[in-house]
Amino acid sequence: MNNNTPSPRTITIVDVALEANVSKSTVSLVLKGSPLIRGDTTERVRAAAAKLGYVYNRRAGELRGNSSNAIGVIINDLMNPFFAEVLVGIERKLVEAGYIVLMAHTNESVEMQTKVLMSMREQNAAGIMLCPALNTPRTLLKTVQSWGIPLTVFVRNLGPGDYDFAGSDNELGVFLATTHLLETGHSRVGFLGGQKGVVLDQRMAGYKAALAKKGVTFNPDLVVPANPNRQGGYATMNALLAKSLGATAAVCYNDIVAFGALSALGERHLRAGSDFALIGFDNVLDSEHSNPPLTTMDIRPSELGEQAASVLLNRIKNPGEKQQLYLAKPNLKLRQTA
Amino acid sequence: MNNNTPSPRTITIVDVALEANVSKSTVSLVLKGSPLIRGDTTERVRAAAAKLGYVYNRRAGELRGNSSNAIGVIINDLMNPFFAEVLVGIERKLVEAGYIVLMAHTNESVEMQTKVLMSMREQNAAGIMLCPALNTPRTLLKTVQSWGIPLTVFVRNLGPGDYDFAGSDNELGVFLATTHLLETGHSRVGFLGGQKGVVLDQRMAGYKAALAKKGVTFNPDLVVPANPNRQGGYATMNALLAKSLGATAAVCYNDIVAFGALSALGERHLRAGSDFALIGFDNVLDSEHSNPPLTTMDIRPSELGEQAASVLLNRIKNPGEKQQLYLAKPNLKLRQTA
DNA sequence: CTGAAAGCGCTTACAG
DNA sequence: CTGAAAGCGCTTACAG
Repeated sequence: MNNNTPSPRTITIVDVALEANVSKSTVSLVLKGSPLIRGDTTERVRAAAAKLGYVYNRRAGELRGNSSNAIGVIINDLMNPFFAEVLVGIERKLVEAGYIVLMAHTNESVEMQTKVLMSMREQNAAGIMLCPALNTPRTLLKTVQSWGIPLTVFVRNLGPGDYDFAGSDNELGVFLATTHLLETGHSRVGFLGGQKGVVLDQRMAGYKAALAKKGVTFNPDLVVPANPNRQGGYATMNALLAKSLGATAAVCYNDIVAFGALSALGERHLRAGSDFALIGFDNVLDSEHSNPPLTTMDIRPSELGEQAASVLLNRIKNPGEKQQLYLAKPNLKLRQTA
Repeated sequence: MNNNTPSPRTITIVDVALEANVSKSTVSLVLKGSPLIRGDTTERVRAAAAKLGYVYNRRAGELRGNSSNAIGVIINDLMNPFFAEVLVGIERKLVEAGYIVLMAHTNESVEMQTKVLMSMREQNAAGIMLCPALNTPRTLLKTVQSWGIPLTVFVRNLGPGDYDFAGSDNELGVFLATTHLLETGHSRVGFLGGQKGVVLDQRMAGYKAALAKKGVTFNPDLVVPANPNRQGGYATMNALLAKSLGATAAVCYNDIVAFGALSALGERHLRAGSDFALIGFDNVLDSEHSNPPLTTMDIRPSELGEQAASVLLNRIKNPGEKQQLYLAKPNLKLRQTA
């Protein structure tokens, strides 16, 4: 005695046609809002459909030739609020454009990624948005492209090549952050968190470039890698402090690493900002009310998501258009930690 | 010169049948792993499919009678890490069971919710998981049930009725939290954040029950409502302190409210734990490394998601089974703020 | 402006 | 164990 009051038989356009006294082609036409049909006929058909409780059968439509309205979105790490915010932006834009999202979470597993990709292909997705799992082979790009499904890669690129991409200028962002720290009197600036991947390479490049530009020599001991999460950030700050290198500031791989670092600092009764300068990356919502509020590089995560979705939407409309690139320019968001 | 190298013609089971020298029924049978087909035939068909690059057309299959493998999941507030964690749990379980998730984010909009629900119906979703937007009319339940689509409601219930639900024991959780504060020497315990909805009602009930049991009279001035986010938590703590009521502790509507409160405390150079006791609700990942680490009521968010998904999966398998209920028992997770 | 017909790619009885 | 046939609900030319 639950759910399921299955309708005796499913209502189709022929039922509606019968009720409205027209042919089923006519029903199909009014359903898609064709201007070929006279106003009163349209009315009659709509009324009949409503009366019978007709529900459009999208699979049948797609089978006959209509394109799908589902778009696949592949995320790796929804536990990171940055990706949650990006996803919200993507979803908003896509739904606004009349699509529905097929969401998958890979947890950095390349096999899982392959699996969901194939599943989305079977579903006949109208497009795919992919944030590639770490260690994704570049060949994946050609594979998906060969399927003929419009693709846009976001956040992590897959190396050089002819594909649409939306992300942020990581090198510039960390360059700016590091420079700010150097210019506000810190000479020993660490780099905390991150383990591998393009994004880390880009951010490290920005760190080194800023150092070089200010004439301070790069000290590998000041960079301490860790998984890009809170735990990693916590460990990383403790490790840096334990080295007694005289570091007074650090830029973090991303905001959640910074949050972990904040926690480690607090444990030692050190206050970020006055006792140790810290800059994050992303400007997730949480950073506005962390303790203390985090200075970070703002790349407007949900806007990034919307832009990435726009890129895909545009590709779907104009398959032949040239490569599209969106790179969010990071802005230093000064709060209390630096 | 991008994407799209559309295959000249799409490969169907008849192509595979031709290649393998069998009929298309046979191909269909091996595809679904029917034991009716001999081993060598199966091999031959599989090889032919692989050779031709055949892709199963799920819509066609569904049209002919197979059930859909897409399940709709409706979330309201992905910006709250609690929901992100729940979603991850749901997704994991569903994918594991061979489904794919149609995800929608309503942002607490009842209209948006209706829209995506109808969209999921058109998509022929095999089931729907709904965390209802605030102010969702109870009638929605009957509507969805009349569609004959298995439904499970999660986190926020829709009042009494015969429907599957997965959530947490909110009253018990806050009862436990409040009691702990009362028993550790605090007599003026506030309740921070939350604006409306069943969940708030339940949590407030727990707060009042704990007070009553300890014989302390309820003081409405000690409860300060606010949107259930970091901003709200921040405002809420400032407001409570401004009232100078002598409050020395508070239980928060949820973890992110507590994070905001932590930020407000930090700003006044007060340390949660020693200077003011605070307990959150949810035990989101972030709470382990907040500054300081948050004492909270653990309801294991991602497990809650998995359980909710299991409920739906079970309903799909056994449409006639009686109502299923899952209520996570909250456990006090002692860290440093209380 | 509207109707009759074919067909999208699959699965399901039904024969053999 | 395998083949021939019908049909799922729709859309798209094609006539009228």
